[in-house]
Amino acid sequence: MKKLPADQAKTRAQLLAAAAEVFATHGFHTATVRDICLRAGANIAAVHYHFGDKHALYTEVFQHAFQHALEKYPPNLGVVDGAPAAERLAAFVRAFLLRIFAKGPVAWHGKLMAREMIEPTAALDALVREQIRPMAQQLSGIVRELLGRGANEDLVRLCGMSVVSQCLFYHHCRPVITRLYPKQSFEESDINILAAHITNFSLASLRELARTGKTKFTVKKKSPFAKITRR
Amino acid sequence: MKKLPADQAKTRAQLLAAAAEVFATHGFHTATVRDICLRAGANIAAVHYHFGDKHALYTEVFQHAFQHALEKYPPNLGVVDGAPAAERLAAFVRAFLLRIFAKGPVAWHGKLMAREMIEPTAALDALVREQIRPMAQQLSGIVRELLGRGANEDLVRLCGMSVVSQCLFYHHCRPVITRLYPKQSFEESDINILAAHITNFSLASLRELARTGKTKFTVKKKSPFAKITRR
DNA sequence: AAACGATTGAAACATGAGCTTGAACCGAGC
DNA sequence: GCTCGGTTCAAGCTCATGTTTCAATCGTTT
Repeated sequence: MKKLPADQAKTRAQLLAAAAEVFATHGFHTATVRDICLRAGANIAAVHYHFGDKHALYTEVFQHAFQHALEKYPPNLGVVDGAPAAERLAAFVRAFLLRIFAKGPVAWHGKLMAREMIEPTAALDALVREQIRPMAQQLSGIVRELLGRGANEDLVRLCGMSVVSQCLFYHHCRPVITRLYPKQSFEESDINILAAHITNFSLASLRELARTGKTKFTVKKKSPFAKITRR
Repeated sequence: MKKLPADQAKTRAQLLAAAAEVFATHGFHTATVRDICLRAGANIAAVHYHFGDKHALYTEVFQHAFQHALEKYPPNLGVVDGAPAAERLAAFVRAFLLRIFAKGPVAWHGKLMAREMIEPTAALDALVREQIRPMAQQLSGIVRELLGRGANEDLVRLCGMSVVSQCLFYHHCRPVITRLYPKQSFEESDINILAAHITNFSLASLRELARTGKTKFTVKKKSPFAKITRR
């Protein structure tokens, strides 16, 4: 390294930032290296020099973006582990929504993720292993506590997904929602309303399942018309 | 039309079918006209001749695919309007899941839709207006009935989305789910299990909300930390 | 001050894409 | 039988893109 390390880091960082935006906006294939370099104020050859090729650049961008978003809006949002499960659920939901509806650089991770859902790359495996699985286990812990002791693990898993699904929906289906309900916007005040609804809806369900004792389900796979049946 | 109309229709139909598959698999930009024509057994020029250009072909494919899927799995799945709301909800959920997890040609509409969520085209406006809005109203009717008289319309809308979100999640996040829970598969028996869970979870919530009288919510938008508050 | 080596720059290369072209084909009608 | 017009075909055109090349640059080291 002969030149100032700061200079090298600068070009690299600018490329990463520009690439995140361009990849998030246009997708991997439609994004052009020329566009990225133009925005980064770098030469076309810089991508090859610093990252090897376009795909290697994408991989770094994807991992970097997700990690950055998780740091800004951690899944517990400052609520301590000892807090009541309902509070921890509310924090989890609100953090999730704030994260995927963030503006600026933080927003890119959601768009990159959405594209990754359609065409997964090798980068997704590492992300699930290192970032998503811990979040899933954290949520499972909250749900398990709300369903009460003896709740079946399959049910815990399914209910966790029911919670997350509601959060992701507003992001994933935003084009349909805005066409269906033009009044719906996604400012922070709207996010708080959505978070409150999702928390309420989920808590109501978990409490009712716990109250009526429907927490010990078995998944029967073999029966032709399999249903979740009470044990 | 000098040649047999059947011949013209044949090339057109084969192009549409091939294009649906290729667009669903690769996305609009990555899909190539050459690939589509090869699969359709047609010449490259056929797309220009029959549809004008690549994008016009896509538009026709998208509308055609969604309509076809809705015909195969109608939202009521044969359950009559007079049936109990819980039954109608179960049918709606199961039809939704069967539709988006169908195999073969019916599956393409789900993938096209997922791509449309990331990069909406003009075709989406018409689809929401003509196909999705009626489904949303049908679901709202079911939810309204389950929440009981006097339920706030905002709450009905939000709960409807909570139901749909759970269905879409397994499709949209499949890459993460299969990495997180490798045992999860999506055969018809699995779909029935998921449908049963989503129905149970949603019914439990709607009943609890109705039971505890939390059905008259007002959405306060102005307050800095807006929440859904009981009236 | 000169040489070095990491970095950047401008241009070109190779490839693949959508689209166009003009001829060939082929059934139908005079 | 011959023309006509809708349809198909092979080839090529034009352009954008990822990648490569090699010289220029500039701080550092000797």
